[in-house]
Amino acid sequence: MPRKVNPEERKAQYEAIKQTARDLMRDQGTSGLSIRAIARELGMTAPALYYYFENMDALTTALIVDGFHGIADAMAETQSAYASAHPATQLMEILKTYRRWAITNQADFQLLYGNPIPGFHAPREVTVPAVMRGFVILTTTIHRLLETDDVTIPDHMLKLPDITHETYMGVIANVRETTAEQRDLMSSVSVDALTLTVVGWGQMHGLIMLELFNHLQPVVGDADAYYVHQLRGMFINMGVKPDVIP
Amino acid sequence: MPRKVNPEERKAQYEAIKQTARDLMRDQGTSGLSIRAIARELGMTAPALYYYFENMDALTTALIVDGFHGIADAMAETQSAYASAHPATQLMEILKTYRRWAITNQADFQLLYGNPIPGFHAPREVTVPAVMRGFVILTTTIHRLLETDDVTIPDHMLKLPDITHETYMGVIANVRETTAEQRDLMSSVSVDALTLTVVGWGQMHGLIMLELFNHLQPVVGDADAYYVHQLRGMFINMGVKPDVIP
DNA sequence: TGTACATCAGTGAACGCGCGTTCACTGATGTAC
DNA sequence: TGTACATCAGTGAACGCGCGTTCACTGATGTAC
Repeated sequence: MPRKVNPEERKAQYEAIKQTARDLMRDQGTSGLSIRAIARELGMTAPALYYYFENMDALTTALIVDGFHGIADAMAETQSAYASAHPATQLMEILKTYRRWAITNQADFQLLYGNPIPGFHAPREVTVPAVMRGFVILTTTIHRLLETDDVTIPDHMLKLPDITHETYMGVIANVRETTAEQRDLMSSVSVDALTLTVVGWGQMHGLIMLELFNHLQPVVGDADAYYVHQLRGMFINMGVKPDVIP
Repeated sequence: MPRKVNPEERKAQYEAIKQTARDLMRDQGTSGLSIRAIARELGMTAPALYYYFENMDALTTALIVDGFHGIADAMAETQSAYASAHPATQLMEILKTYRRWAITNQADFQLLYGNPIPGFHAPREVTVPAVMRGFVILTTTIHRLLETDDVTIPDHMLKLPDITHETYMGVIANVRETTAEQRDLMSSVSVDALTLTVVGWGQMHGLIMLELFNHLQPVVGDADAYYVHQLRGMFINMGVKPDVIP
């Protein structure tokens, strides 16, 4: 008796809604997102969208999860494209991909990492595994890099006074919410790799946020070149031998 | 014939409006700001605020300018409090003050450096001089530090490939919009000091933004200690002699 | 093979909300004469 | 010293707007018999 519906068309419409939402964010900022605006853009009426998303929050959550997976996909692609390169090269390319994704998908990146939307928190059980995918990619690549003989980490990089252990535990606590696969990967990795991931990610991500909100450009001519320069400087400061730094 | 009005009461009400706006931002986020909400909070009607601010944009601009001056005031205070200390100590304390202001005045900091408000741009002629005040404080302190014999800047910190000159010009272009006093200060300062200001500010500011948007805490136990650790690491990487680093 | 019917995807009207801004107004107050 | 009056600070009603969400509905469509 139940009618068999075409799941492809339904899926296509579902994706079209999200894509229109992304387009709107690009033009109007993340606060320009609204069910009515999306419907208008699609030539539909607003209530129709409720057939695809329970409410506004569900749509936002879907966009956020998509975003985290989008970054992770891009990073994973770069990781395998440079699988046979020196880990230093591989790591640098992955970090360049991270920035490229952020610049290309500015609005999504703002949604993920910009001002929190008041009264809205994406459910952790669905976002954390997505976030951790990118984190795991970085950590395992750094782990590979440390297994070469081309790195001598200076003491001051590792001795995070009073917080080494907490850092580690904090990450582990997050990993516990991720997939078993990710958990395995992370538990086989050294504390040093974990520490460098946090430090490295923090520095580069911070730089990207500045660029995205246009606070870097007035003070730096070419943000592209500046990013690469800072990336290279970070490698040197982390004790990577200069001749393996691309 | 014109009635002489009490300018103090008027000023007090003007400040009360801005303070209520700040309180609202703290509770509701920057997007919770609205003329009607402020008026409600003050027990007035919305149109009354138009006696003090031409419109919403004028109020936002006033809050932004206040914010930049607030940071600069705090930094200047620390600068003079540590005027007789070693420049390395002074610089570190100023950067700690920068972060403390950001944490204490989260909402204001978000307004200054967070997601741009769609359709609103604060007029540059009024914001740039306010921003530059903080920048000048950092640069002159770094200049003092470089005049000691306690710093040997590694080459890779300075050789910003392809962009050294542009960086310098970019900053100068901004300075041109500032006061004559600031311009004098900046022109007497070395390119090295300028470069280290940009690099140092970028690293620390980036870290603060991550903390403010709650992306650092899941991965770092104690954000306070982490900031100081990164600060110290940056000093070492910039070639400051370890024994003058506090 | 024909038909009754459940389901699906979407419409259109309506709800109550908060917003920025305008406008005509009012009562208090200080000043000019 | 008394009074007319300009100004000031603020009120209250109203405007049009876009928003999320609900609800009763409709026409198309595929399936069961």
